[in-house]
Amino acid sequence: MRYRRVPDETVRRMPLYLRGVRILSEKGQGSICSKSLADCLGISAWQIRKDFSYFGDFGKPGVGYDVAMLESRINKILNLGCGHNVVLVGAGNLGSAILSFNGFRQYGFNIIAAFDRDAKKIGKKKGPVVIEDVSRIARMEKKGVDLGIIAVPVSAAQEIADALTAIGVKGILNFAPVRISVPKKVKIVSIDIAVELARLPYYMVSSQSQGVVE
Amino acid sequence: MRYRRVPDETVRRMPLYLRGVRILSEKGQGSICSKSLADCLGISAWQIRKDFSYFGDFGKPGVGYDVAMLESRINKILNLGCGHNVVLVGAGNLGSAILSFNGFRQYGFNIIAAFDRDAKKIGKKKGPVVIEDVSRIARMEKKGVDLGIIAVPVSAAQEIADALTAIGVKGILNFAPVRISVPKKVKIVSIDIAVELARLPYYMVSSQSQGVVE
DNA sequence: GTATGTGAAGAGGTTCACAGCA
DNA sequence: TGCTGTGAACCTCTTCACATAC
Repeated sequence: MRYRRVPDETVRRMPLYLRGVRILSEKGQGSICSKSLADCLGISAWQIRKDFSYFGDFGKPGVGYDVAMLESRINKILNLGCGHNVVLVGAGNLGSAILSFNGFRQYGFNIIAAFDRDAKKIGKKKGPVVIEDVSRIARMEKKGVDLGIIAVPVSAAQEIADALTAIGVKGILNFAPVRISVPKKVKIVSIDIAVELARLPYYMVSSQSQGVVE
Repeated sequence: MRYRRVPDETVRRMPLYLRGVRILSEKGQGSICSKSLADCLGISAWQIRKDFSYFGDFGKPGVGYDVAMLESRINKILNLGCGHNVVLVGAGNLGSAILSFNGFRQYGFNIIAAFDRDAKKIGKKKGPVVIEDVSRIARMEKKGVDLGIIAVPVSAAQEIADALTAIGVKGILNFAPVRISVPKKVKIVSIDIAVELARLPYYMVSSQSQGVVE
């Protein structure tokens, strides 16, 4: 095992492996091989072994991977498991859905506060929290908030990103369809739902998949 | 301009360019250069010109791109603009948010029906449609449905994907955190919100970004 | 025999440098 | 001069083949 930079694509796949390990774990398997994880996720077995190899030895040749060990190892690599406090900004349709979503818990995320600008929403309980006014984001500074989720309209996204950065958030999951600028130390992952949907029709026309022919 | 396969990454970025063109268009610019689009989206100008080059000549050297032409050109490449009928399955928190979301319209998508398994939801109007029982998906067969959105729990996702495939859907946007299998002619784009959030903590620990050192 | 871990080869994508046109 | 379009160089990531360990 030599020094080696971990590809971004590998980091992107690691949480997926965690998902797969848990699916196979629930089926009662104590040990799995790269092939079964590959089948479960639709990723090649080579790819999985290569990805794991960036972080050291995970399995036993001829046997496979111990499920419990694999899960805790990936959790540690991804810096999950210890638990992370998350705040959400924007309690509209999408924000409300996120507050009611319990899929974050299995990765150790706790949404500890939610904010909105709309006075009509302030004070209402949604999911695990009561909606507060956005002006109160600054009060979260000493609460150990690691991550923020932006689910506000485009026009407010940058301002909210600035407010989240100010309270020391290290990562932002952004649903607003706009580029937001933050200091380099803050990592942004953006999900633009409409843009994702918008690339599907391209593949409906087979001739286009080969581009231009002179 | 020679024959050339269009990279998947290019296709992924094309809808983003459309988003950028519209932002700049609203600012009243009739003509834009690759640099201004690059600044707007956080992508390099070279990358943009290269991506466009796969589809032929878009702009005028020394001048830039005509905004209206660029928009209609990208629309045509992506097979958007002509309008696509979409059905949504799963009217829970996320599904409801999607039904209330109007960001799809600017890409020419119309959600023409929504389905759920929960009897309590059937018959209720949400956004532009009335929720129907999932058993009625089959009736959409001759309605010209191009795309489907899956917002159901993991346990139902594959079954719904099969039902959508059966009515002739050509593409699926899947929010269920599970791999689903469909015929090759059906294109799937998956968004796993928890998995996206789960890779953020990795970047909070700077030492990990270099992997293992022997 | 079976499955991992990894150097090397091969694809795929990005960046560069510059030719060509307005 | 300014900006596009593109071959070539460069880099990253994926796939392969096989040595190694159980």
